[in-house]
Amino acid sequence: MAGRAEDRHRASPLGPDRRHAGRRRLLSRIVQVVPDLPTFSVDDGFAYEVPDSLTGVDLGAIVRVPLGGRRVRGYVVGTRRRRPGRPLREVAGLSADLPVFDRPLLDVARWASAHYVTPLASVLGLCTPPNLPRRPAPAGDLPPVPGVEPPRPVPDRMLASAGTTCVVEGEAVDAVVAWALSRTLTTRNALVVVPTVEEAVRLADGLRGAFGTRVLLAHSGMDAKRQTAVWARAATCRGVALVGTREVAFWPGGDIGLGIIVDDGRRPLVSPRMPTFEAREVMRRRAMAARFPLLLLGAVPTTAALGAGAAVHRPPGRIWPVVEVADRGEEPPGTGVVMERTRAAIRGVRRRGGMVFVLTRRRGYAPAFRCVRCGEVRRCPACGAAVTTDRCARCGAEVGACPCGGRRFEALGAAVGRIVDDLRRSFGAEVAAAGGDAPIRVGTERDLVGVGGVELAVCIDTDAFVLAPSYRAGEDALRILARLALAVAPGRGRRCLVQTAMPRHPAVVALRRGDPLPFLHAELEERRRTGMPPAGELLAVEVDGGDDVDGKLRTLVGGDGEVLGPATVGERARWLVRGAELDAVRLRLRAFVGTLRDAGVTVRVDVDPIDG
DNA sequence: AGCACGCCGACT
DNA sequence: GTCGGCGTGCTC
Repeated sequence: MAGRAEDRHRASPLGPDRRHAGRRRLLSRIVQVVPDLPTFSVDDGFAYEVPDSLTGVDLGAIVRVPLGGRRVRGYVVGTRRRRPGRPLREVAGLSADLPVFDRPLLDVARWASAHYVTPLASVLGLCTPPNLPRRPAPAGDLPPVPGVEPPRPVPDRMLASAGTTCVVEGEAVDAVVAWALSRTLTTRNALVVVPTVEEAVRLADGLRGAFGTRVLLAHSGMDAKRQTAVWARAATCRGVALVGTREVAFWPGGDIGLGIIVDDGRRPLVSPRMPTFEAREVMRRRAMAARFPLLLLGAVPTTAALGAGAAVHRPPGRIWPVVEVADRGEEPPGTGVVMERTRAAIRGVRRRGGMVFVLTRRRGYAPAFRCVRCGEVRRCPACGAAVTTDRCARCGAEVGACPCGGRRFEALGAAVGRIVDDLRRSFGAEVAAAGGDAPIRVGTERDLVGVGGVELAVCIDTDAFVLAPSYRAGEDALRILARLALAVAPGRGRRCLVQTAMPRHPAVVALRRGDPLPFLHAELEERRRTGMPPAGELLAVEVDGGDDVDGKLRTLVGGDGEVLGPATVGERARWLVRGAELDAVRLRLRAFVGTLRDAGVTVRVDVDPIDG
């Protein structure tokens, strides 16, 4: 970043006021403003003069400025003084009482803007609450900060200096958070990012027992007014912890002395729509820029964090309870999706009146069907998509008999519906899809949040997770299955059982051992060999039109990476770009994406896509 | 994003 | 000969 005038002021021992006291009248105050428009072309911002009557127009302020014959909202990204010269237009007004970012957060926003190929204004919008922030009424007295012991010995150095630590922790996540807050809130604030609303609410409620009104909760389910009030409280109070879902990763949050991400690696920590960002990466940059320690909690750390050089704290012993591996090879082929051994386990638990959760990868009935006569997967005759009913889910076409004439189809793989049907044959009305209140519930990863304290947890098709079409399938599978194991209440007779045809697969071996680290290190080695993240970088570009995008994209990437595609995803074309380091590609992509959007094309750039 | 300025078709 | 269509391009 270029040395700006205001930085030199700050460095001056006299300070800006003394330094300019004598020529104040001669110098006008100028601010650089980025209009709140979602386009790359205003990223550098425009200079405006601040009228003497306006106060509070400082870094991070939201202002109204004249632009191209109208007034727009904008963000102050720099301030300076200058001699009168070419007349500038004036800032029309101050829109908010509070600044929405400071210098370190602006630096992180600039990084995110480049990294996620997103206009700067869109990123600055993420620092801003849904409504314009007003200075809150003075807070009442905060309760004293209690001393909280860690669940087991934890090295103090994790909180002593700026830096990222992966805390490999299964069941005592909340206790680690409470301990870290007790060390921080006496002087500074903490920002705690949690995957889902439900977990944020649960964690905040638990922490309030010890920290009372020092715990602030914000999530996307709250109305705009309350989110804004919490945003303002966190920005202005000292000694508070802000617990929230991924969007709080960009909130200023006051004087932050600690960052925490709960269950790093879970999908909801990456925003699905533009601007896409990863809560962990944003928090890592913030921790470096503002020099605070960052803890990444979870039973299975991410290769992304390990590859970025995060420290690791691993308590002794197993990270999750014992997992039984049911080898499909033990039972004759032709056994249904639910093995006899699994059925027996469910029967045993039900005899004692226990609760069972059955995990599978997909909703619906089955991922695909196959013609009983010829063995071919059933496809839509119009668009070629695999179909699971008589109407194509992608294009709506009627799907009749198999091209070979066959009219009977069998399910391939197992989604929720098929497993419910299958288990009902043995257990009748005791079985339901997750959400129902039956004692045997069948659900997906999404339903795992609500599962806790079951007597038996089952994974029907471990291989579907392990072999998912993503370079991260192994670590993601281990993360999900460790969560499944942690959903089992501790105690005799409680168990987690996973069905697999690959009992020797490294992810399954790690699952059985209760230790993710050897697996993750082998995984990192493999990524180095294949050039996949975190050893290399991956970008997806998705487009719904445009002229010779393929050729232009290949020219643009040049020797900096390899272009795969295009694949057709619905109405869109999608490319993958892979390279050791894609910053230069991102920069060129910015201009290209801008041109395409100006031409009315919808463009999505997905950094480190999940299906890569 | 909007609001200009632009260069082509139907009206007073 | 002017009013207005909305296709590119710029906005301190």
